[in-house]
Amino acid sequence: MDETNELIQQRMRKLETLKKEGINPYPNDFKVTHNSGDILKIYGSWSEEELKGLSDPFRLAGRIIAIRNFGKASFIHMKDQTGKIQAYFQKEILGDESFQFFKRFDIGDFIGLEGNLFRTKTGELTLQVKKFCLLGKSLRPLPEKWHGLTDIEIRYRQRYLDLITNPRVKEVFLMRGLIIQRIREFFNQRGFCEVETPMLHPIPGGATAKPFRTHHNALDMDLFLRVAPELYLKRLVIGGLEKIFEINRSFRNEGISTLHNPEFTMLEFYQSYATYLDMMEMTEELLGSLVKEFHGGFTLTYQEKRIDFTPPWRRIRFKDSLVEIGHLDPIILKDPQKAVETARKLGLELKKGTSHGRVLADLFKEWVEPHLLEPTFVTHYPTEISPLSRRNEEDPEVVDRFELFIAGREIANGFSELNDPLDQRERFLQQLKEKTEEGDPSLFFDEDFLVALEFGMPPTAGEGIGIDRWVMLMTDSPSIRDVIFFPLLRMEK
RNA sequence: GAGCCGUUAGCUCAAUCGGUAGAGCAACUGACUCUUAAUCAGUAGGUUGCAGGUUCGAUUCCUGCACGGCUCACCA
Repeated sequence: MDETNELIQQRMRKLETLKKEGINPYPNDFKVTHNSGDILKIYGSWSEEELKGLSDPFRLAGRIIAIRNFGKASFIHMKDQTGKIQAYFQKEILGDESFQFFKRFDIGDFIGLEGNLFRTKTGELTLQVKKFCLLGKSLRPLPEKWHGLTDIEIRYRQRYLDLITNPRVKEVFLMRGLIIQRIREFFNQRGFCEVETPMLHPIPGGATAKPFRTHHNALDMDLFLRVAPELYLKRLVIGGLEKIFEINRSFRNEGISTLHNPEFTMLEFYQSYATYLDMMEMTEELLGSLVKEFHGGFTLTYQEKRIDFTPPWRRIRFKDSLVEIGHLDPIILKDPQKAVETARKLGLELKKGTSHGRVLADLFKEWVEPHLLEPTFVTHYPTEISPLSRRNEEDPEVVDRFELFIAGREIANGFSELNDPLDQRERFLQQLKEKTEEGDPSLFFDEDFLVALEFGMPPTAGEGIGIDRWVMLMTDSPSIRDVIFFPLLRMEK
């Protein structure tokens, strides 16, 4: 916005005038006694007679979002965090000088009000203003009152304008906060301890995404923003913390899309002496209870699609899903060569290598994942694409792992943890080999973690849930940018 | 990184075939004591994202660039 803009200049002049008159345009001594949301909730149904019986004055503060002037009276709407309320200014009550002062207020200014409640002819609960003061002068015009702000770039870059203008946006973010609060309560009630582990990692691990690189000057040491907290949380499990969880940011240096932001929030939790089966049950309880609380039942609508969360949720083995849901020829499950042929025939590029497990994972991504609309646990993943999961007792080629899919996207990933240090070392080496063959230098060998594991880790199960994606589902948001206040954008010139 | 689409007043949007860039809200002046998208009368507000090109003339056609959106790629 141009500083020479006429509208801004006008308001700057108003500010100068206020200062010259000795009026502080930014005071901080107004004491608030009520907010609009509580007032409407408590007195919304009171009659005019009952309202007259109230003796205490109401002191509210907020931003003016609409002004309707008459010759000797004015209505405004004022907005605070809890909602908006109408206020009525009358020359007869306020006096000439005070009423003239009010007339100099602009839409966008913060105002403190004192008065009592009454009901207008149309029945709207309104504050009859007895006293008022300026609490903060606004120097820039707000977006238009009727159409609001729709320019998506301004909505992201100047989210405060989005929040002022579009009520739904505030609802979504307040709900996000509430969901995270409930998740904390869920784990606290079950005896889990919330922990915080480093975001600056000397060796990135726990996932193979490309990391952001940074540098510590005093130690002259390269560091990486974490791609996952997993390996540090497991160190805590080794240290004897049997039930822990962390809700925090991870960072992945990859593309941006409606499902991906370079920094995103993940919930990870670990429970010793539990298995991936226990994790699935706990997931049903956690997510199911959230749906129930916020949607009044076990169903919600996401992007016009009805999704039923009534437990138990469908469970299907990874390989079975390729045949039953992907309608692929069962021969690909036994014959790696046929799997490669099928993938190529279907137009997949197989950039990640042609090992059987990876090819099947590629086929899964393309032919199964988009069809998993109702909550579905896919289990028994191939061992070679699950380097941190415990092998299945009956079939060591698969692991005791699941991924939860809802609305055709991955929401959670959990497994019984691999606590055999020798097997873990082998898997890391195997992973390193694969990556080296592809010429990808982004993988590092975390010897320190293996040493920790060699001290002994109890049998444990763990899980990660993508909070942003879950909030998208809960708030019917089509893009991850709708649930992150400030999604990453390129810098403006 | 690729393809497609978009960018006009503070905001939301118009502008015919290439022919003087308009409206509503917001703002300013005036009228108005129950309005709520208040109403009425008037005024002002533009480097049409940026840089080139074609043309007598470009918001409009062409090229490049910037930013954004969607799709794809990337993301076990």
